[in-house]
Amino acid sequence: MTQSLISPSSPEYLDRLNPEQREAIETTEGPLLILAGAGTGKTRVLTTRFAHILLEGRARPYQILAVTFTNKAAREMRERVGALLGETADGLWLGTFHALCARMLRRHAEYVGLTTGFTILDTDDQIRLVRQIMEPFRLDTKRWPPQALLGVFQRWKDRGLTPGQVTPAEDTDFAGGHARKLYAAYQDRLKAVNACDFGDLMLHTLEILRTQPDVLAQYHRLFRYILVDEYQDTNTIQYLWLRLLAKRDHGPSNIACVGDDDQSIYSWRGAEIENILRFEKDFPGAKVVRLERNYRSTAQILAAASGLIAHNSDRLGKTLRPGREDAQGEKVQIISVWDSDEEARITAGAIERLRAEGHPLSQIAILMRAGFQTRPFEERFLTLGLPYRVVGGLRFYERAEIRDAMAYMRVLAQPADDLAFERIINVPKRGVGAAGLQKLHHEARLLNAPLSVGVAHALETGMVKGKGREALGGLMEAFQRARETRESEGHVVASEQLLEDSGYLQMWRDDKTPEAPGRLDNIKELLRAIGDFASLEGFLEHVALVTETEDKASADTVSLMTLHGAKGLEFDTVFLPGWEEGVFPSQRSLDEGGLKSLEEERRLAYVGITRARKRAVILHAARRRIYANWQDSMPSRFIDEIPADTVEHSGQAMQERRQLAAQSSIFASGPLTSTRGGYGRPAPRVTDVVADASHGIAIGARVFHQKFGYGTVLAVESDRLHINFEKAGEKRIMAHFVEQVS
DNA sequence: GCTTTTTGGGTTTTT
DNA sequence: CCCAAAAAGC
Repeated sequence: MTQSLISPSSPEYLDRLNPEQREAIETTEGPLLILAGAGTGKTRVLTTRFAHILLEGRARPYQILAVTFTNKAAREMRERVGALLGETADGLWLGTFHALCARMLRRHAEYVGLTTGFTILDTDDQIRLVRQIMEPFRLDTKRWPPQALLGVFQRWKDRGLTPGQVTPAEDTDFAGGHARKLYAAYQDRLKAVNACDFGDLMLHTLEILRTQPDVLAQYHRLFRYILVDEYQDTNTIQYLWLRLLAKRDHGPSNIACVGDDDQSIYSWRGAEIENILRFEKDFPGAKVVRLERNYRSTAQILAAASGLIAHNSDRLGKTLRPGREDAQGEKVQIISVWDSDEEARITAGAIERLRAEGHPLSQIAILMRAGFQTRPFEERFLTLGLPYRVVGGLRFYERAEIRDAMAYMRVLAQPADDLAFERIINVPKRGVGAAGLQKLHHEARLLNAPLSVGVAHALETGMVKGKGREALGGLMEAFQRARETRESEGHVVASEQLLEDSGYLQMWRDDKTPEAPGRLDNIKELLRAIGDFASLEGFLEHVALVTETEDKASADTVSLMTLHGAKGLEFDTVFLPGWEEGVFPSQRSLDEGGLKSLEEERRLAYVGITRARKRAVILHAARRRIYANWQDSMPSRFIDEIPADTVEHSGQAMQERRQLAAQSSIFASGPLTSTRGGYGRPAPRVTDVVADASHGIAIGARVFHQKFGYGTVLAVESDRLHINFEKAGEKRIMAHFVEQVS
């Protein structure tokens, strides 16, 4: 990439772009949809477009609204735009939907009953709050878990619905039809404590833009151009927000959205693929530019991925073409293995061989459907001493000790932050339990003051006695001293002092569990990070909006991550394990969302394959351990959907499996003879088996199992039997593992 | 109020 | 199987 400042008259930054990319950049006026397939230079187009608008003098930096989904994408765009312009651009409206909304909301908070210093709650706070509002309703928290209720609220918020806008018909049967009332109560409570949850950042901002024409007009004047990344992942409220800002009474909407309908994988989080599918209707006269030249992957990989995604029906239609003229590349390997342990063994072995050939480990990734699938790989890598890292596992700011420490900071910055105060009032133990807390809450409510004031009052009036009195007094003093220190020596010193004086650090020093030292390190890291910010408020805002910490220097390690986590990344070699029916596509997905979900799973598979630059290896196991017992599994339908001429099969397991299957009655009726490329088409699909339930074993039948002996069938779930064994107790067994006896 | 036992549930999770 | 959260016990 060119680093030097480019003069507008000779735009050499446009030189090495293909015609479609140029069109996407040079069409600055009017609505534009850029359909950018995987690896077609999307980020480059977006950032160059941003710079192009500035360099042509069409707008000042702050007049462009640029929206991304992740902080990472925002950071990257900021850096690359800065590089193109040869300067660091400040004051940009460039960020995630939530960060941009937070910025707007702080300016106009009073319109929705908040003050500019409102706190942004984390998920722990939200759950605690939901639990509080549920209490008077006396609901069974087993049947209606607070998390689930919060999920209902969130889905409403994703659709831009305030409590008043949720129609009675919308009110699900959740919580006995009380969900709407609970939602209203939750929102009231948030306002009462001057707080916002994540969804509120958007909901409140949308509300302000909807109801305050002058505010909206102000932003209309400000933003001349709007750029949106990952448009296929926008949900309804984000769409409404964008449309409000883009549509104006006079003049065209200079909104450019970049996205790929084939990479929409977040519908379960409220993303509406419809948003991208109907863009041209929403913005009449919109121009559509397709970026189809892929510069990332080999022709074989592209053909495999394209063939797979062609099985989806709801598509805008795009064909990835190889942008590079070099080698055709290797075929996509499909390896059949016996079980999940062999899968890990073979993968690790292949990686060791690649490593010996000089392949950097940092260019290898193992991408799976679900987080727990990393386990066998980790075990194998540990025994081999192969360096790896699990990406996106437990995140820094979600660790308990970090949230605790953050709560201390929040109270320091904002004594009225009751939820934060509540979190740490008894951490470390200060003898305040549920009952004591109740009393203190009551006291605060009588004074119509925050909880911390209630505590101070309770201490003065002698309400609290004994040990608790001493401990709580110490806590209040620690906060008092920290506030003084903050005045005199700044927020960094004050923060550390607070954690020390409150006894929080000592609590972990006294903790003898093996995790304690690591936790102390994390807290140290947190204190270090505070120093990067000019104020405590700035730090808190950052943490509230950013969940991950910046990637540390990328060591030479294999990356293990979920397919979702891999979106936007690329590697030379990609391993895709667990391509089995029920695992991928995930059974639960299929059960809940039917065909739509299947298509989303297929897009996920497409995302997985297109991460690979040179080599993609798909694996599937004949049986997999699920919780306690082994379960047989069939190859994923996606394997069959990849064009046969782009793949290469190997592995013994399927052959053995076929022999085994031939012996057992359940598979006997299946077409086991047809072969394709030396690879036997496996036994019929699980769904086929379900359809005919050919084992013919009924409830109450007496059966014999090689290992567990004799038992009685309690329940039949298609091909799985729930059996009460005389010696071994109750087990779930695949029907073909037992034989019926009389 | 705190610790232990039981039970129940178990995808994906950019913000 | 393995973890988290609720219920029971001290």
